Amino acid sequence: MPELKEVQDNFIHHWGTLGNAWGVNRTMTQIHALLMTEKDAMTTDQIMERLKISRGNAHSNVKELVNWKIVRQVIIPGERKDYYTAEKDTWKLLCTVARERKRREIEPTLDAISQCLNESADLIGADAEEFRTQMEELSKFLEMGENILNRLGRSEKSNVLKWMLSLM
Amino acid sequence: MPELKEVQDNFIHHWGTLGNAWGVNRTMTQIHALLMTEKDAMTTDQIMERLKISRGNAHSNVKELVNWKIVRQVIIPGERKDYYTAEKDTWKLLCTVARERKRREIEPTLDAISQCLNESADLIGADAEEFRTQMEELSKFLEMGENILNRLGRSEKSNVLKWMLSLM
DNA sequence: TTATATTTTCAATATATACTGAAAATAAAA
DNA sequence: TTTTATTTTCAGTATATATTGAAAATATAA
Repeated sequence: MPELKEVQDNFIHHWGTLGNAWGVNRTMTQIHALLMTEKDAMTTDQIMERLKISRGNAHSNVKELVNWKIVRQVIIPGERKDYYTAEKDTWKLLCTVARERKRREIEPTLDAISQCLNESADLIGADAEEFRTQMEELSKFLEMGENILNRLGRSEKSNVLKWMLSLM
Repeated sequence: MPELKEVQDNFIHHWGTLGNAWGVNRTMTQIHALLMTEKDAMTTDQIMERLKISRGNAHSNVKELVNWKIVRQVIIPGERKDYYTAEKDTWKLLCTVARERKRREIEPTLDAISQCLNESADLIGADAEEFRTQMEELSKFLEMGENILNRLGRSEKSNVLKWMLSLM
């Protein structure tokens, strides 16, 4: 029978691969997987030791996770070192990631599309027409996505579950 | 007033950046942006010329887009070269990407989590307990996501729009 | 069949990204 | 204050990923 550590390593590995496929640094996702499945908050040294990574690497990725608001610093009275722990509620994790991605990527893209629409507004010809149609369609679509993410982010988990059930 | 080409270049650039943030090769996303906003299907040579990229690069990324089922080959009678065009319906694009990502990334991750649950089933102690709880929560969550994606992928656009409106 | 057009492959190379480790900065204790 | 612990930075390096371009393979026409 495998030790807990080994099973956890397996999870960390797969979670890292998943994050990687979605454009997230592998180490960052692995630290997240570790903190998410670890009962207690951990120090940078413990993370370094456990994942066999350097201090700089551990440090910058923990900070990035904190930026993304899916890991938070925990103050432990009497301890000098900083401790970190991850959000364990999967629903909150999804909301946070959705909100951050919207802010960082969807909104700038919508701005760009909006600019493309403006700049192509007066161009004539079938090509320009086609281009504008596509921009409009994309714009409507992304705005709807934004809207839904906003609503989801503000909703309670239980309400969303109910709503999902209604869909099925 | 800018030329259509310039506006389109702007869009291609931003779409590339967005794709990059989501773990997709920049060239691949740019070819997609080009084909999506271009009225007619294009040859590899036209894509190379337009995006100033090499034949090998254009070739492999077009093939990858075809693999992802968001670009398709178009046969033009009397023409020897292969022509390619992108799905212009944003809804279908989303469904296709969601389906592919589910198949390629979510399913393997679910398998891994399932394995973690099995392997940790008999481990005792608070740590193991915590770990299992987390695995179960993640598993339930991803399965629900899968379920929703399946339903969305099978639904008609108009139905989904209605359903989204009901949410708002 | 041979000649020509087109696609595909892939070794070499370039580029982007991630990581290390040690030094500098900062914070806390003595 | 000085000493020690801890965090942060970042130049140098390593690694992963993307790209080129030319040669090989394949398909079509003559």
